[in-house]
Amino acid sequence: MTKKSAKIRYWLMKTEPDVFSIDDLQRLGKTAWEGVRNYTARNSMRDDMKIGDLVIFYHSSVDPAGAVGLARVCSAPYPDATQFDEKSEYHDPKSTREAPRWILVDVEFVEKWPAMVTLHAIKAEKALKTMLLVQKGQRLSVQAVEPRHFERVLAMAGSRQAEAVTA
DNA sequence: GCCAACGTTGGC
DNA sequence: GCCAACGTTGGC
Repeated sequence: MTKKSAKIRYWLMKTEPDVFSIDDLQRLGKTAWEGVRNYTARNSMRDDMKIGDLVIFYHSSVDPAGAVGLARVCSAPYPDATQFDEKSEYHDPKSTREAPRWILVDVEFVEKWPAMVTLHAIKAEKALKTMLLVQKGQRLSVQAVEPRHFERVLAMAGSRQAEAVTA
C-alpha cells in the first residue's frame, strides 16, 4: 500500500547574504533559521511549514536583490535558541524557556541556481505580477508562494527541480 | 542615505 | 482598546 504523500507547500525566505547566504547554506548543508522577529513570519514557520516544503532562497538588501536557489524545510518547529542568549543580537528578554516567543524550523540546501533571478526580472514577469514578494509595502521575510508562481520562478532560474514541481 | 510602508510599544 | 511615536525593512 502506497502511503499518500501530503501536498507540499512553497515558501520564500529572505536573508541578507552578508549575514547568511546560499553559499553558507550549501557549505553547512542545513541551518536553523534564526533571528526571525516578526509574528507573521514566525506563525508561518510554527503553524504552516512542514518537512519537505520547498523554499525559494532570496537575497535581500544587496545589489541586485533576488532569488538565488532552493532550500527545503527539514525539521519540525522548535524554539529559536538565540532568543535566550543574552549575547546574541536576537536576544529577547521578554521570552522565557517555559513560554518561548520565537519558533523556527531547520532548512536544508537543495540547489544554487546558475544565475540569480533578480527582483527586477520578477517584477518584469507578467505571470508574477500577483506574487506576494512584489506587492507594494510587502516585506515579510518568510512568505508563502503560490504553486504557479513557484513554478515560474524555477523555470526562469533553469532549475533542475522545475519539472518535478506539478501544479 | 532616503524614505514609504508597515509592525510594535506603551501611555492613557 | 486606541493610536501616536518609534523602530525596522528593504528597494532605490
